[in-house]
Amino acid sequence: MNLSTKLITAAERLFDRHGYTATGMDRLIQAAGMSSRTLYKHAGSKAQLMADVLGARDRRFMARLEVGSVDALFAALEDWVRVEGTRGCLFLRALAETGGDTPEIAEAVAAHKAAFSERIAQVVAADLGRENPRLAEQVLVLFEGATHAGIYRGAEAVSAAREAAAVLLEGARR
Amino acid sequence: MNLSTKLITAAERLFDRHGYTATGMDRLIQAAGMSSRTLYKHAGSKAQLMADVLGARDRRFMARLEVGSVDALFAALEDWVRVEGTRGCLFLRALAETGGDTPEIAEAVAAHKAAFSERIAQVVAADLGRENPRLAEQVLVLFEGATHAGIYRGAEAVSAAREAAAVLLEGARR
DNA sequence: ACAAGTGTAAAATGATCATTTTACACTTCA
DNA sequence: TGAAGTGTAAAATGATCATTTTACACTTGT
Repeated sequence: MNLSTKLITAAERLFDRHGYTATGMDRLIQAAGMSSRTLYKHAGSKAQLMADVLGARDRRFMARLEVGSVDALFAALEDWVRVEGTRGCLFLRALAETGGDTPEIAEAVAAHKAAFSERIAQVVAADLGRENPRLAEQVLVLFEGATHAGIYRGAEAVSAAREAAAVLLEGARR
Repeated sequence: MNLSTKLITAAERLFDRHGYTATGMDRLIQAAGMSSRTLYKHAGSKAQLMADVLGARDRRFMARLEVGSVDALFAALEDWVRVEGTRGCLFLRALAETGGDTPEIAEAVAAHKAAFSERIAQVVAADLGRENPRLAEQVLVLFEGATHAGIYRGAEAVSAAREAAAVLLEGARR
C-alpha cells in the first residue's frame, strides 16, 4: 500500500469516527505513520484531504450500488452497515460540520449526492421497466432514512426500509 | 428575554449553522451579548451548553409533533423545514461530531431519539386504531430520510416521504 | 559520483481553543 | 450603610490548532 492510500485510509477512519473538525493533524500524522511534511505534500491541506477521503468513499460506496433491483439496493446497504457500521452519511456530516463554507468539501458532497440520486433513479427504472421519478425520490428517502435511523435503531431500520420499498414498488407496478 | 434563554437561542443558531466543534466560545459570547464569566456561570461548559441547546430543541420539536395522524406528522415536518430550514438532524450531527464521547451530549441525544421513536409509534397506533411496530419503524425511517434527503433534494423529499407514508398506511389498513 | 526526488524528525509559526481570573460597577434588600 | 448577588470588560492560562521550515538521510537513474 502506497503512502497516499495509507493516508486516505487512516484519514477516512478518523474523520468517520471522531468528526472532521475534532480530528487534529497530529492524530492524522500519527495514524498515517508519516511526517507532517509528507502529509502536506500529498494532501495539500486538511480540507483537501477530506475531499480526497470523500472521493475515495464515493468510489467504494457507488461500486456497491451497481445493482439491478431496488431490493438489491437495500441488500447492499445492509452489507455496508454490517461491514462499515452505522454512523450516518459521512458526506452530509462533513457538509454540516463545515456549514457548507469549504468549497472542496461542498463540491465533493454535491458530486456524490448527484451521482447517488442518479443511480437510484436508474435502478428504479431498470427494476420497474420505465422511469418513475416520484418512486425514485421515495426510494432515495428510504435509503437515506435507513442510513440515519440505523444510528439509533440498528439494522431493524434498514430491513424496515427494504420492506417499505418493496411495497411501494409493487404498488407502482400495478 | 432572560440571559439563559438568549444564550440558548444564540448557541442553537450558531451550532446549527456552523457545527458544534467549529463554533468557538468567542463567537458564542459575542452572539449572546454577554461576558464569558456570565456564560460559564449559566452553562458550565461548552458540552453542557450543547446539551442545554438540545434539550430546548427537543421541547420545541416534540411540541410540533403533538398530532393525531401520520399525515399530520409529515405536515409538521414540512412546516418545520419551511421555518427552520434543512440542515439535517442537530441531534445526530452533535453525536457524530463528538464521536459519542461526550456524555452530556450522548445522553441528550439518546433521550430525544427515544421520545421521538415513542411518539411515532403512538401516532401510527392512533391513526391505525391499533399498534403496528413494523409500520412505525417504516414511518420513522421515512421521517428521518426526509430530514436528511431534504438537505440536497429540498422540499420534494418531504412530500415524497409524506406520500409514501400514506401508501404504506393504506396498505396496513386493508 | 552526483543531482534530483522522496522521505523523516523536530522545531517554529502564529492563531485560536476552552476556561479561569482579576478588578470593577450596579442593583437589591436587610 | 453595607453585604450579597449579578453583571461587565479584559487579561491570563496553557493547550492545541493547521501549517511551514530547517536540517538531514536514503534511494534512484545517469
